[in-house]
Amino acid sequence: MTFVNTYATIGYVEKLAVLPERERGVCCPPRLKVGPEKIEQTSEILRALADPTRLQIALCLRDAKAPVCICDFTASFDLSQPTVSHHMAKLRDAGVVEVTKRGIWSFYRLAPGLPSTTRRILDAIG
Amino acid sequence: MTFVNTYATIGYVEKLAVLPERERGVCCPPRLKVGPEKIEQTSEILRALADPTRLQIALCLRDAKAPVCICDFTASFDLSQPTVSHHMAKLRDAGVVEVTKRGIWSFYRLAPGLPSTTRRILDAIG
DNA sequence: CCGACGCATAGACGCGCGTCGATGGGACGC
DNA sequence: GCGTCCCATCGACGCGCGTCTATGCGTCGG
Repeated sequence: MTFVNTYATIGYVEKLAVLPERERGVCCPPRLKVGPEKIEQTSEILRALADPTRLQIALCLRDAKAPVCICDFTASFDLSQPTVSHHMAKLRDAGVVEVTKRGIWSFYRLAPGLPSTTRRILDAIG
Repeated sequence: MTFVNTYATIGYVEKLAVLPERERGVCCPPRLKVGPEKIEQTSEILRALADPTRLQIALCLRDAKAPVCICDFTASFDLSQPTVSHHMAKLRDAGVVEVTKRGIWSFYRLAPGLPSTTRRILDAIG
C-alpha cells in the first residue's frame, strides 16, 4: 500500500507543519512555474477526459488490442447514437483518438502520436 | 524521447492494423472493464483539475514545500478574490486539497491521504 | 472598541456542455 | 436501383460552470 504524506513522516509532526510566517497586507505573487500554454493544453486534455462516457471510451481504447467500432460503444452506453458520436468528436478534436473508416464502420483507437503527458494521465488511471 | 506506438512497432505495419471483421447488424456490447463507480470517481477528479486555474493551483501545491496562503494565489491569478476562493472550494470538495487556518490566513496543501490515482494523475503532468 | 484585513458565501449572469430527435449522406446487399 | 445499415451533423433545450459584485464573519492592531 502506498501512502503519501506530503510534508512530514509522522502524524503529529504533520499537524505542526511549518506554516510560513506572514505579514498583514503582504502577499507573494510569483509562484507559477508551469507555463500558461502547457496549463492550457493540459486542462484541455483533462476536460476531454472528465466526462464519464468519454473516460470509459478512452480507457477501453487504451486497453484494446485492436481498433474498436463505435457501434459497440453505442450499444454499451445506454445513450443515443448522436450523443456517442458527439463524445467521439470531442475526443477527436482533443487529439486523444483517431478514426479509421472501412465500409460502413468507423473504427477508433488512441492517437498513435499521443503526447507523453496524455499517455501518462491515461496510464495513471485504473 | 518516448514514443508510444499503439499496435505495431513499425510505421507501415501500423497502417495495415487489423481492423476486426464485422457483420451488419451485430455489435459487441460487453467491453466495459473498469467499473462505473471508479469511472465516476475518476471523472470527478478530472473535472476538478480540468480548469486552468485549479490545475495551476494543484500543481503549485504539488511542488510546494510548505502550505501556501490563498492570498498568494489571489495575487497571482488576475481573478477576483471570491473566484479564487470558489476554485479552492471545488478542490476541497473533490478531496484534492486541505485547508489549515491560522489567524487571518488560510493555508492550503494537497490532501495528505490523496487517492493513489489522483496522486498519479498529478505526477503525470509537467 | 473600532477599523482594516483575509476569506467565504450568496446571488446573478452568460456561456458552454451533455443530451436528444430529426436529418443527411455514404456503403453495402439484394 | 432501392432499402437498410452505420455514422456525422444540425438545431434545440436544460443545467452547470466560471465569473463577477455585494455582503457577512472572524481576527488582529491601535
